[in-house]
Amino acid sequence: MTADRPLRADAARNRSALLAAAAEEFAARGPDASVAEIARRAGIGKGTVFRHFPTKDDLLAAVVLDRVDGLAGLAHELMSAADPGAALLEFMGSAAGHQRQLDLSFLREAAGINDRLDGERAELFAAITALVDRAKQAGAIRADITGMDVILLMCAPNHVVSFVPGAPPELWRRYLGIIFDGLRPEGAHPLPEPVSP
Amino acid sequence: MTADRPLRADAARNRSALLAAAAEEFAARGPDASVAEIARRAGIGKGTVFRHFPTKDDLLAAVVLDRVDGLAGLAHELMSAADPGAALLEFMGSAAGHQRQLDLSFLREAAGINDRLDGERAELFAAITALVDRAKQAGAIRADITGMDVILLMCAPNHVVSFVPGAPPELWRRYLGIIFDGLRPEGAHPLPEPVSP
DNA sequence: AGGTAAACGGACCGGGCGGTCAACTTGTTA
DNA sequence: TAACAAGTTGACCGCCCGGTCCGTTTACCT
Repeated sequence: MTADRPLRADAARNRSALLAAAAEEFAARGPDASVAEIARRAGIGKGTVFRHFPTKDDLLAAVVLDRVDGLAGLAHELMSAADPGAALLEFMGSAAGHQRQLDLSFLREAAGINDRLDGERAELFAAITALVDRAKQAGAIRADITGMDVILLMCAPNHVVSFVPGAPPELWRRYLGIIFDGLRPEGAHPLPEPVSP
Repeated sequence: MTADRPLRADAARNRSALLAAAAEEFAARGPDASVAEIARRAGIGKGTVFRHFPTKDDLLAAVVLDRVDGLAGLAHELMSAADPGAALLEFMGSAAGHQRQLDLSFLREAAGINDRLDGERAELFAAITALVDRAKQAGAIRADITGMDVILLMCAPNHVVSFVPGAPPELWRRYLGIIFDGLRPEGAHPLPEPVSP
């Protein structure tokens, strides 16, 4: 559709600086980070931000899209790992830890904003479900866990750690360890009724 | 210090309506809920809100304080329960579930705003730690779990469920079940290095 | 009943937000 | 190198927020 002739050199430079600044700022302040502050951090004018992305939501969607793509790629790679349980744990660790950038709330905030993002997100969810099914078949996690369970739980460590102000940067690993132990079949207790859709 | 003669009847009525409305609105929209909307829900003018609480933060602190008091009372009660493990589980369930009102983020937002709240919060934390220690001594949970771990994890179910739009109201129980299984000694794997302070 | 202080409420204020625009600068191309 | 389109920018707009203020209403006391 769009002719999309190449960006001018300075525009391309500004665009990537903008995306980097936005990723940092959104990670630090959440989705409510101000466009003006992002522009300042990127060293460009506020107007330039809106030239590259017509709306703040579009900028957020672009940042989230990067992350979703990365996670989907990792999920596909890990499908051929030797140990399905370890693969799932590594995936959840990457979701939680990678520069502790982006938690599930971003996926919620960005839903419905951008059609392409919605598609990629569905693909990511499918890849996660496949990873979970493989781990279940290998007996690495209990049989009553669904893909949605993992999607919901995978960023909880990150969220939980965000409450302790001077937290060591790897503290999320502790809570991922605890939560993942809860997914294991060894000491599993029956779960109460409702199942996530 | 304050003479504190009794409130006029209408003022007392408005105050309790305000607190109820604020609790609902903060629960629904988070700490960013607008004062105007809270006032509308309570059926009073915006000016009246600021007559009862000089600042929006003070209103938030009052709402959080109610919740903290309730939880601290429950924690003390449960110290004499027969089964220490079940007592801890019940406590975490109450923290997560009780009209799924208030998660840890409120405790963070409200920190440093109100001296009394800070004190009550410290007391709540101490009570939780005692509950955790008793469960540890009974062998109901693994020995490497701290009070802070439970504080951080206890509202994760609530948070996690908030991402699924049409969630059944009791879905949080599922995730509390998973997380609590991760606290149990039965299938525990060693946890990675950093410990929460 | 009537006087009074307490309580009420909504217009109003300053500030910060997302987003727009027109004047200005700059990379590109022939 | 000249000319033009693409890109940049910061002042500006409307909106909503927390918080203030003062004219009005209302519960209480005697």
